[in-house]
Amino acid sequence: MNIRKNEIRHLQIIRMLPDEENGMIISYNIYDSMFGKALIASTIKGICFIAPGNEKVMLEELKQKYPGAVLIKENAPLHATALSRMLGHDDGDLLPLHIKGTDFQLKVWNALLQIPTGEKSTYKLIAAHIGQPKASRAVGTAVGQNPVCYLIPCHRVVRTDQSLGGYHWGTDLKEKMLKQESAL
DNA sequence: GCCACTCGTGTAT
DNA sequence: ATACACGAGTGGC
Repeated sequence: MNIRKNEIRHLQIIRMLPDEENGMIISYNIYDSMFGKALIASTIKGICFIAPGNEKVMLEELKQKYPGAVLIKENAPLHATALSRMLGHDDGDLLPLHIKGTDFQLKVWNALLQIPTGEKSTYKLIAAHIGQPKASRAVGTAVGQNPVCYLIPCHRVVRTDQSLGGYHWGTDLKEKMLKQESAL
């Protein structure tokens, strides 16, 4: 494996402005990842959504996340870049993530990008890191709203007592991801 | 294991 | 604008 510790530094979150979504074209398709099928979606500016699992279910989630956008099933160069990154090949390119979220959510998701591969953090530590030490519960909710599975490594956040905590796409998958990363 | 506390967010008022 | 219910949590008992 050639995943490097600093791979995550090559991800850049670009905030989608409130009115930007309406009429925006989102290209999406289904790909094979190391954890099975995954839906990868992008705008012209960056990756806006990645989720594993059943195509219909994930497409519904995509629609719900960006209700004002126009969805087109087609390949896009960014999809290949994202998939490559997921498989552990860091070409050094900056991969833009173009996503919608509140101030709080963006803070949390940016914090997740700083957790190195193979390491873990906790909801409480994330809360402290963004300057709201009592908001660990709210952090949990925000982490669960992560629109970009794996590349924004929400699977690396566990409870303070080191128990697994929840996972939007199933705790089994969370466990698999952590196990694989700890073995690198 | 149960419970109070916590706080951002969505939905309803 | 205001009220309320709900979570991928935490700490005390």
